[in-house]
Amino acid sequence: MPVLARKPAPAPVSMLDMIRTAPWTQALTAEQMARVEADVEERFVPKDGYVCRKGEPVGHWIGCVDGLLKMSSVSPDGKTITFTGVLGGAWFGEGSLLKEGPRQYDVIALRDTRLAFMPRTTFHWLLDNSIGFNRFVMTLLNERLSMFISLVEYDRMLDTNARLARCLAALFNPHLNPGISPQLKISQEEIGYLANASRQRVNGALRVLEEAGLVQVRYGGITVLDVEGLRRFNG
DNA sequence: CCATTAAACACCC
DNA sequence: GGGTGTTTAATGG
Repeated sequence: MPVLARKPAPAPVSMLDMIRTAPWTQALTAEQMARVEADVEERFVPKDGYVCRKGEPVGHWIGCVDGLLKMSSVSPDGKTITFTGVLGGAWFGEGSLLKEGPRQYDVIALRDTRLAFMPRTTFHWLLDNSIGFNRFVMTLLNERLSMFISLVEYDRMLDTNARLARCLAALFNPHLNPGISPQLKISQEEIGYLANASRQRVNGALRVLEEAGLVQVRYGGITVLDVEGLRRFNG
């Protein structure tokens, strides 16, 4: 059998479906929607591939149609620092589009991932013409701000279990990852990449969080029982 | 010291 | 074959 054969993924979500059900398109007019659908371009990034890199010019607002991404950066001594994860249905990069200058972080696919690329000009045209879109972007930026405040906080308190809890809480934040369901198929290794922890440390932390009644651990995935509890978890 | 981790291995989906 | 639990040896604050 051919070694390079790749499973013809049953394409559970089409890019257009993903756009049409996205929260930010609900307030758009038919004309605005038509331009969005005409301008957005689908791309595929294989596991371990770069979606975009730190230092590159920012040309697009990017949506994750299907897959899993991590936003990260590499410290001077070569250590990877992950900021957050991006699941199917989520959009990112609005902050980079709203200011001048190159992108400040890497985005890497943890699985084979399909993406939607919206050109910078379309993004700014929506900002100029849709109040609903402005409200959406404002809310998104505010959620990111609160997430990064939380990141600084947990970085200072240095408790791996709490760090993992917040990482999961961010992943299950419906503003940052819309349409997320309480059950998520994600391996403990993938969680480790997102939380900067080893596989067995993730396993240990998940046991603690399960003990606290916040999550349920299953084979190949987790079920989140209490997102707010995860965000507040401490020790 | 203590916590963490990579590597290796054995199970279980 | 991939995900998971566990042990062991190495690492680093």
